[in-house]
Amino acid sequence: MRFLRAHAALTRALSADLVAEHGLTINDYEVLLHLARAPEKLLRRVDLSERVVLTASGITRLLEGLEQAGYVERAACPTDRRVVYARLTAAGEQKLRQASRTHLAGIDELFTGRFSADELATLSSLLARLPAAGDGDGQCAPE
Amino acid sequence: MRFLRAHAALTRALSADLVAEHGLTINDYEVLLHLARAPEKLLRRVDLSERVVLTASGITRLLEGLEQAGYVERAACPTDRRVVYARLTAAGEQKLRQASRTHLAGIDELFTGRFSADELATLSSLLARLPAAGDGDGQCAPE
DNA sequence: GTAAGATGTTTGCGAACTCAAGTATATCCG
DNA sequence: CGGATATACTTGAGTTCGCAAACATCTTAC
Repeated sequence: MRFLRAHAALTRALSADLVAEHGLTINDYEVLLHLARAPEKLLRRVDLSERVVLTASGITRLLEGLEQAGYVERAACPTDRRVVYARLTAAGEQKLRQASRTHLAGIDELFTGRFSADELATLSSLLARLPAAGDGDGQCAPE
Repeated sequence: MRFLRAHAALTRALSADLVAEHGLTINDYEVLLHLARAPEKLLRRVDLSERVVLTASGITRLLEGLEQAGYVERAACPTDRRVVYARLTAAGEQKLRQASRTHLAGIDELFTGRFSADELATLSSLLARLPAAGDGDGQCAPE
């Protein structure tokens, strides 16, 4: 119940920081982050949308922005011509590194810093049970 | 970290249920709920905005909708002519009761049902430390 | 009492999303 | 093969919200 409120406030605060200092939404940031972690630094839009909890169309529009900024680029999939990969560019990688400093600091201040290591572990394991995983790898051939 | 995702998914799911069955946003619902709990069933917009974690303008627009639907009505404050109270109507109260069934069921399914009473208590106390309280009472004279 | 500032609310504009519909491919089944 | 269905993505319309600016009203200080 108060859960909703807590999160809404956190998110907004973190996002505001990122926007102010780097011009990135929290969702932009997360997308860059997922791309950076993905093999070959590319992901299908569908997979991206699952991980960031956004609609397909939401991803399209979000990527529009990141593409214009030059942080990601489009790439075709050799085995399925329907898919349009999003690939992290060098510029995007650098941007992510810069932004991560701000973001991690923010997280620490608002979140991590308020709990002990034990509490964090507890919290994390409890939250992990909620319906919001983030699996799938996003290789080209879905088979 | 995964925290963000967890919540985003939860919120959307709960909100979707409410919208589908009662035409209420999760924010609409929360506003009605806070009004129902307030003495005299009325609150200033400012206070409302704090509790729901929305901007003043957000509240104005949200209330527009609830007013048109007849769930809340405007009321003047006798001691400060700047404030415009939002007061829960009988219709609003009834709507809230109906919606709460759906909503509580949803909460239970997605949230409460996944934890034991102990875990819930732990979780709640941890989350309570985050910057998102909800105090203030909202009487007319701020003094 | 009056100018200066604080507070409560609304409004114009724009950003970020969702939903529904449309297009292009893939896949499956007869 | 050929049509039905499913999947990946894009687009148009509409909603919800924040920010900044505009008002109106209180409050404070001189």
